[in-house]
Amino acid sequence: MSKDAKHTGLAVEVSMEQMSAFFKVLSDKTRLSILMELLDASLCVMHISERVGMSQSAISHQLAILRRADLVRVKRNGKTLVYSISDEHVRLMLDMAMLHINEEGKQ
Amino acid sequence: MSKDAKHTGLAVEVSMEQMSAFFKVLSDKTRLSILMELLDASLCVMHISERVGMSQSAISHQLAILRRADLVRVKRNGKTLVYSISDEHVRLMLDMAMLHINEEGKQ
DNA sequence: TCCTCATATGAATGATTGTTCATATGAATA
DNA sequence: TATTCATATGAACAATCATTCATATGAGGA
Repeated sequence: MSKDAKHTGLAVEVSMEQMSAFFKVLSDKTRLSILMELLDASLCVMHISERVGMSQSAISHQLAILRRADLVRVKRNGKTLVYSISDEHVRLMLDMAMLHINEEGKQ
Repeated sequence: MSKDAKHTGLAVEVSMEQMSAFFKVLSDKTRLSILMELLDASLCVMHISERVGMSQSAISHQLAILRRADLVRVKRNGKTLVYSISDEHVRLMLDMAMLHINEEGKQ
């Protein structure tokens, strides 16, 4: 079962399954914190771990999920793996969410 | 702990808690199906239930969650309660997600 | 080549959440 | 006002998922 974006005229075919999976990735505080840090700068796992304030293991598990969802990319730099945001949709997505939350309850 | 959208220059202050809660609402297949139906037209609970193919109770539970998140609005019409999308962010959000999913794996 | 250090991964557990079933609520209309 | 019908709600259960702990992996530098 799938639905296209008839409203915007976009010729996009996407399943409900894929969409919920995508939003599920964005629905975790730890993963959001990671993304927020990566919006500012590319970082290695250790640094993300420090900034977000969670264990290396926890961060690594979550980065794997972000990778699978194509929200972050990895690049090796010497001994460390440097993670970065993979595309602009993420940024827009987060801003859109912030806008919505900010307007909740108004009017 | 909160973060503002320094990247877009938006003066929005939102907590990680609020953001994850928002995306969590969008991360369920049933709720997404409901929203998709409501993008086409305002509907009463019974009709949503029929179209989505789930029990009245299940739909009602999910509508309550969508209401609390300010994603849908209710209006009484005689004996029935008519639900509709509450604002344009939802539409944009869904389109953005579809775009991202559609571009996954490319390049 | 061997060791080391950064990162990944597997299993286990506690917490969260969606659905069902049963029932309550309450506005509309007869 | 009494009844009915649409919708909401509570409790219970199964399933999903994030974190921890322990350990594996494997590229880099000596």
